[in-house]
This record gives sequence, structure tokens and C-alpha cells, in this order.
Amino acid sequence: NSFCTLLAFAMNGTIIDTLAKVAEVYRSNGVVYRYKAYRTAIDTIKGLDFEITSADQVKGLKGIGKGMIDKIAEILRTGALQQEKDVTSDPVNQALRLFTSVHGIGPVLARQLVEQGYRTLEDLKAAHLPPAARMGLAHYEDGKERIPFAEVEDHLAHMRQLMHGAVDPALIPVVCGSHRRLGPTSGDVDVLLTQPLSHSQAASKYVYLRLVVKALRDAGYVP
DNA sequence: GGGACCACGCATCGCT
DNA sequence: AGCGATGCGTG
DNA sequence: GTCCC
Repeated sequence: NSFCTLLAFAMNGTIIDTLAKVAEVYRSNGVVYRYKAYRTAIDTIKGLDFEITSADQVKGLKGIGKGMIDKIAEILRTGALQQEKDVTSDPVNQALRLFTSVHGIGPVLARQLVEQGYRTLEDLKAAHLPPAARMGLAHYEDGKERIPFAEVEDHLAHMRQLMHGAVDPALIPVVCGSHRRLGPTSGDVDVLLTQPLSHSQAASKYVYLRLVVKALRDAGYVP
């Protein structure tokens, strides 16, 4: 519950943060399964209702095997994880993490860019980038912006208006994602569009998509 | 030991 | 040009 | 890295 989350047990927090750092490095290097393994272990620790004082306490829990036990033990013993210090201080890893945080740049492209000598987002402006990555870079700061709850409401109202008027009055926009869970802010707005009669109109499968995109485009939502 | 670990759209590649 | 395979990135 | 056959 939020109570536990709020005053997270200090040592658990250290463990979680440390493992998350290492996980992030793996992710930005394209080592997806190892990344996922870390995430699983992290989620398990996040769910604990007690503070870890000995690695044995989490032995056997989901996603925690020998490797994680050893890392947790080291963190408990020394207050930190040497592996974490090593990987995060490496300049190449730092660049990889930075680049892969750009929408449209994954581990492979990031690696190529680093090999070409690029290190900062400023550098990337001069790089040859695929359209998607170019777009991600141009909107990098904006993409990190959070959307206040009230603003999401405005977007939804606008959306309903658009769907009703320009597409099909029967279309029902359903909110999903963080906003539906009443989060104070959202990173994006997830909307599911349903049409009660669509089951009997299989042939019109793609029609709505085009209409919806056009409506959003005319409204200035999409370029 | 050794393989699975999410599914899918889009771009690109190699082959015919 | 057409098609499956592969690589890459995303939610 | 962890899990499972």
C-alpha cells in the first residue's frame, strides 16, 4: 500500500536503486533478458513488507536466485555494489543510457552512434539519424514532460468531441493507463476506442483508423 | 546442462 | 516487384 | 539472471 511505499525501508530502497542502475545498463546494452531478470527481482523487493537485514530473508522469492542473493549480500555488507559503480561510471555506458532514452533509439543504434564518437544529445543533432530517432531527439525535453490530471481530462473531452463530430457519434473513447488509475499526472494519454456495432461491419476494419487519424491531424494532435 | 523469457509493426535485407 | 527473414524498437 | 524441463 501507499503507506509502505511512502516510507520505504531504507535498506530496501538502496538495494532497489542499485539493482535498477545495473538493470538500466543492461537494457541500454540490449541485454534484454538479464534486464528483465533484474526487473523481476526489483519488483519482488518493492513488494516486501519488511526491511531486509539479511540476504537469506529473500532467498527463494520470485526472481531471486544465487546471483541476486550475492549482490544483495554485498550491498548489505558494504553499503554498495562494486559492479554498479563500475558499469555506471563507464563513459560508454553513460552515453548508451542517454541515447537509448531518446524515443526511436534502441541499443543497436545507440551503440553505432557511440562508436561514431557521439557522446551527448547535442552531438546527435549533427548525426545521421533515422526519421523516428530524429523526431525523438527533437522532442526529447517535451517527451519527458508530465501531463496534469486536469489536462488529460481536457484532452479526453476534446477527443470525445472530435470522435462524435468528425468520425462516428457511436464511437466510445475509454480511458486506460495511469489516468484511469487516478494518477495525479500521466506520461501519456491512453485511449481505447470502441464501436458497439463494429462486430457486424468487419469490412470496415480500417476505415476508422484513417478517419480517427485524420480527425486528430486536423485538430493538430498529429503532424 | 540448456533453452525460454511477449507480441507485433515497420524498415531493411537478401533472394528469386 | 514480390516475399519471407531478420533486425530494431516500442508499449 | 532466473526458472523450468
